Amino acid sequence: MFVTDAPRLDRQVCFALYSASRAATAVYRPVLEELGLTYPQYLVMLVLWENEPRGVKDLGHELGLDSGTLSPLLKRLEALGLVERRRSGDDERRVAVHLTPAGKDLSSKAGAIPQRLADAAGLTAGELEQLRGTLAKLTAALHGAV
Amino acid sequence: MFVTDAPRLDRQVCFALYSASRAATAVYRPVLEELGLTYPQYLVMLVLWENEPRGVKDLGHELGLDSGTLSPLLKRLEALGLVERRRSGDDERRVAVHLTPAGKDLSSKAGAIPQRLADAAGLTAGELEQLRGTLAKLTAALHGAV
DNA sequence: CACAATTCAATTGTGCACAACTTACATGTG
DNA sequence: CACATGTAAGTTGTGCACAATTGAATTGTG
Repeated sequence: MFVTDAPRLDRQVCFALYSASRAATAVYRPVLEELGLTYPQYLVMLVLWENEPRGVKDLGHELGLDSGTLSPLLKRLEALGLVERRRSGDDERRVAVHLTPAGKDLSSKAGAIPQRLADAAGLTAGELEQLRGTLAKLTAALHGAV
Repeated sequence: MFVTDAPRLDRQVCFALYSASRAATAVYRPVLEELGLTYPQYLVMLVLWENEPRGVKDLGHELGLDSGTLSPLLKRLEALGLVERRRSGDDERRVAVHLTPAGKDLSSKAGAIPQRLADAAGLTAGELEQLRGTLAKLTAALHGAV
């Protein structure tokens, strides 16, 4: 009777996490399409809007992504005319990712996005805040659990 | 001053969700590697262990995935010898996904996995339960928000 | 019955994630 | 200085996600 020892899908926090994450990016998708961005590209732009230029390694540290993901993504952002990659003068290994004027301009159009998502979430501000806290705690614990 | 109107990355629930989801599958990865499965493949197996055979559409409904994702994934599970796909007799459009004996056997090895994840999560059972509930509510709201 | 509309699965194409590897550059040590 | 060690970014290969399209089978309607 192999069925009984199988864990139930609907009992799993990880599946809930996986589903919620995909549902959230699905809500982002049409909104970000107006900006011509994917969700990971939007995250990179968020980091750069806070502070630029940034190295690829630095971006990777903020987002938890490696160069295998970021290199082609940044190449696409560069093709869109939103960023520029320049080899650093004092350390030729480093690539500094700069915002172009168009990249900076996009920031203002992106301002309303989080509110649109919050509206779609169907949770109160308090619930959202608590959720964010729990998720942050969970992520930290999971990273430590390797 | 484009910086001021940019939403802060660390304030975003969606990023917390995205990070937590990736961190969770990262913890699953080495555990599932012992079974030769990826996380989405494991999810498909979970559904089949509950009840089989299932059509591709049916699996997609349980997991929120479409045939574009499932068709190649199922082909890989079939190559691993865990499932078998058979065109249904009474409706030639449908493909019934059956477990092989090896696929059924794998269920017992998978039994201990959720506990190993729970241990890594660093949250109490109560917190996990509440998190799962909030995520389910969030996912449902986001799906309705299209 | 004919045929339009629908349904199921597969395919194609794009863009992540991530492991493993490569290349170029920098730095520390003898 | 020579050379081992380390580091930054890029490349390659695999496997999801997902949009859009295709092809085959079924169902609905006149």
